[in-house]
Amino acid sequence: MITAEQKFEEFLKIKELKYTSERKLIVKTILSFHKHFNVEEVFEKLRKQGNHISRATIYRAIPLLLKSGLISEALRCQDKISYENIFNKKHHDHLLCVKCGKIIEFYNEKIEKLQEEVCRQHNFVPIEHRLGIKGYCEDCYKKIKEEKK
Amino acid sequence: MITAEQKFEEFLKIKELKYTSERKLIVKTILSFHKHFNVEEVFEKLRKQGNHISRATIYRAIPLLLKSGLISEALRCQDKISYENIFNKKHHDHLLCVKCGKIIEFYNEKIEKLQEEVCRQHNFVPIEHRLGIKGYCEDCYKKIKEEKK
DNA sequence: GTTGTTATTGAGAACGCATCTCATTATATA
DNA sequence: TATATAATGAGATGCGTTCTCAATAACAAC
Repeated sequence: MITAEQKFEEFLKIKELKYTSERKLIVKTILSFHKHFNVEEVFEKLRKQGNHISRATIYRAIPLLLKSGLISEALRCQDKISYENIFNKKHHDHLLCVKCGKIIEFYNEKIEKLQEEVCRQHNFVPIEHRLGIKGYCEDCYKKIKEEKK
Repeated sequence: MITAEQKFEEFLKIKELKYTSERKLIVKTILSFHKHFNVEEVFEKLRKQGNHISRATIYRAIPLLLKSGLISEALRCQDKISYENIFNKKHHDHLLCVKCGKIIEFYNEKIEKLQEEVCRQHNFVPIEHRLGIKGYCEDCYKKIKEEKK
């Protein structure tokens, strides 16, 4: 079983790029996020661990991590791009609560199949898709109903 | 039959906001776009018509146009937020060709229904959703296959 | 291990989209 | 017509992201 680190190292080797100590730390940190994260959060987490890595270096690592398949762009929350660790994880889509920011992940086989069908109908060859539903989570919807009383 | 202008005027009235000459021009310009547009394009089109309206005014009109249901946020192309005129138009989703940038619109009733079902399962109250599939359109895929030969 | 080539790094400047400030002006209502 | 208040324009500001460039580190060849 190949690890995420190995996958990234392999990717860099093929591209004739270097597996630097900074990149090792960035990968390690990104893997430590179980949910979504953005660049600032990676920067902060590294800093708290005593590893000061420049924001520029993190920003420069992002496209490599995307291309290597370790992470994917998830959602744009408050104008920040948010990513998620997708190594060895099943694809899923998102419900995003516009009030509290909570993200609920879901996977629906039927929706996936129907998307493939739509692509076939348009002779379109899909690479990736993103389905995001914005709305109110259970708790926030209750609160809104209370406020209106 | 209510027009887009009337709908916007009504919306502003309810909110006790003013239907200024600038807002009239902005609505008119936005309706003249048949495809997607961004703030800069609205600004430029107005300028070319001899109407100099401040970018700030256009930016300030956007949330009102969104809330009134005249436009919706579409896709993010090259970091600019892109909008589309949705007045009296049926909701649809997008296939985006990553090579030529072509956008194919589609609507699939079954996918819509399944999304509603997913929301119910999570006690989630949807406001809006966005489904974007990135890939290669028919022409571009043919070109890629040719290049590989 | 040493050397040479080349990618990478850090710090801050620069960039660009979007938002805010504030004095001036326009709108709607009485 | 008067009055209250929202809206406007121009430019400053904010903020996430990218760029610059000199110094450094990684890797391959020897």
